Amino acid sequence: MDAAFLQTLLPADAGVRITDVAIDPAGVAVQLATTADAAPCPQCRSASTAVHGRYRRTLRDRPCLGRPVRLLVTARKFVCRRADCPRRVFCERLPELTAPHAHTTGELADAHRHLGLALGGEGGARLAAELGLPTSPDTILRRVKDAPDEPTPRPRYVGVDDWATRKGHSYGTILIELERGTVIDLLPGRDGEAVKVWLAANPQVEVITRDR
DNA sequence: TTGTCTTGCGCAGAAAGCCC
DNA sequence: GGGCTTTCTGCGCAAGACAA
Repeated sequence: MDAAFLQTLLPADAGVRITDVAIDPAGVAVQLATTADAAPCPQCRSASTAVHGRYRRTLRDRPCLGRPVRLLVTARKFVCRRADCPRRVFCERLPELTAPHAHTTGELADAHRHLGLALGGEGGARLAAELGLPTSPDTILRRVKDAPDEPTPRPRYVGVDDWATRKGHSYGTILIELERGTVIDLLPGRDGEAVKVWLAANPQVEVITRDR
């Protein structure tokens, strides 16, 4: 596969260039090198050009032509020159490519998150394996939980039901927004007192139904 | 009984610090 | 700047709980 062609598939501001591409029994291995002259210290944000050393990162990415893709990144460590910064040495970040400590690219993490939102943990993991981006149900669920919360409009139509944290022992009250079918709150107890307080704080509610 | 989610734990790899 | 060690974090496995 042509490295120059593959370079066009990377975001222009990814901060890396492809140095080699190889196909082996494990899939496609893409060698990457970082390109920035300086990197900001994650602690004090001051830029440093003092390279301390290099290290290798391996990132799993979305498959190419049905083959698993590994990004083998040669990243650098920098020295933070600020005397008042507690961080002495830091690794350069690749925010357009991946998160700190991550083992996968942001693209692959997004794909896993979408599968989790659509199918849940187990189902998402099964389809992910079929699509060539295998992972565990745990990781699918983590991706969904880590996703930023979208702002929700204040509910107008609400369903009220009870639910058990431990059957026969302790119960609570669950509130469902009927327009979107999503859980909006969990309240302690099921005697109606907590619901009364919640409704007082949400005067925009127009319709309440029993059960979900 | 089956399928799914939650929780806890351990391993592997990334990041940081230190020495030369 | 290289190499090693330590610490931190992501990820997967296993067990248990729960709902259908």
